[in-house]
Amino acid sequence: MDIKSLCLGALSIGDASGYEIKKMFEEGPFSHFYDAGYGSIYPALNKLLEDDLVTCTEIEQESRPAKKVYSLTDAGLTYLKADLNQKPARDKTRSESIVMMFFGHLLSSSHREEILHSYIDYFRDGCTCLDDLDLSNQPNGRLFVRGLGLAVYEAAAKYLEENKDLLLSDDEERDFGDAA
Amino acid sequence: MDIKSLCLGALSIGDASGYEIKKMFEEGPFSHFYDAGYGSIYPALNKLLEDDLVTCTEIEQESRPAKKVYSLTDAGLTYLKADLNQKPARDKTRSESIVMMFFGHLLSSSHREEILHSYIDYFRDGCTCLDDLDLSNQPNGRLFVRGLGLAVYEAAAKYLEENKDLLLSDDEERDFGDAA
DNA sequence: ATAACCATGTAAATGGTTACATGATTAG
DNA sequence: CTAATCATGTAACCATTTACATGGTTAT
Repeated sequence: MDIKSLCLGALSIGDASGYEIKKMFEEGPFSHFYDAGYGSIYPALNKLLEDDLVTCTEIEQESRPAKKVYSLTDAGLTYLKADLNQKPARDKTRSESIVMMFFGHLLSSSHREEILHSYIDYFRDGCTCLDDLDLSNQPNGRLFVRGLGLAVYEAAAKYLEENKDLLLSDDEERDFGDAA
Repeated sequence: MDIKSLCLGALSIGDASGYEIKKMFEEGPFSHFYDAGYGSIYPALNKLLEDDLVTCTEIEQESRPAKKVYSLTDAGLTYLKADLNQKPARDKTRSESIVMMFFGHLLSSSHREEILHSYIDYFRDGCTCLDDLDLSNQPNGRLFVRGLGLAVYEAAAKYLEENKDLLLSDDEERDFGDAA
């Protein structure tokens, strides 16, 4: 599964432009489990167009640049379903914030504090984003997944708040006898 | 921050071979926030060696293949600290399981159930892994990060268990008027 | 016997990020 | 007047994954 499939998925919700799809990853319903930038979305849409998995209509707008709105074709939906029914790969996570907290004793205390607070904000903002989604009259999967995101973000924010002293109390240059 | 830095971090805990570093990502203390395979670890170690950020000693073993044990140099530790004191990039997550649950109404109900249960197992196993880590007499950052991982995994497993009916009740071919 | 574990590595391919390129409109 | 939003795209670069290559030992 790659960004092409995620674009097909996005279009299964409704017709959209590349710009609009990007927002689904940034602050929309995909924000907590996948991400993609323009540099991968636009090429993906062009490949999908070549393969007739989507169609494209250029729409002129008043006082806005024209936009290209993409729609899923029958072949596109078939392809998407087939991909969705495969065995999922393991989750891939990569958190530099956590790496830094893990090696907190190698950080300046100001940096350590900065990391921690930004990370709390990150989870709080994520919760707001998910709360603001309008999922009325949508399939249960979407509600379920939003709920999972909220549960995880809330648990993370709560843990960080409640245990922050543990991290901040690490002495900067204490020797733990590692690498001995 | 890339795998080179994570290898330096791993070696700041203690001398290790590429094989042993891999285990730190797989089932060790890094498992819930970063991952790497042999194909990235071995080349990373060789680059670090070229740059004198690590040294290498080949150790013969009885009835085991010889292993190359790497150690952090002073330059390596300096490099690691500098990297750790940068501004962290945003978290990157990529979960195919969640994608599939999000589009649950496009899945066969057996696949939907399979995804859900495997995902619960994944979090349970993750908890076991983190519980089994021996972090006695280690810097607080490592305890703190393990605790965060546990909090998040437990919250995820709990949510999935308690709300599974919401996901499983999605009708396979119901029409939600999307893409209209 | 068979699978899992120990142990290292490379080459090719994939896939994604970053920087670049452009430009009008609107809100503060 | 400045920043943000709307809107699309490419090219070069980078990092990582996958498949390949090898082979002995230990536990079931």
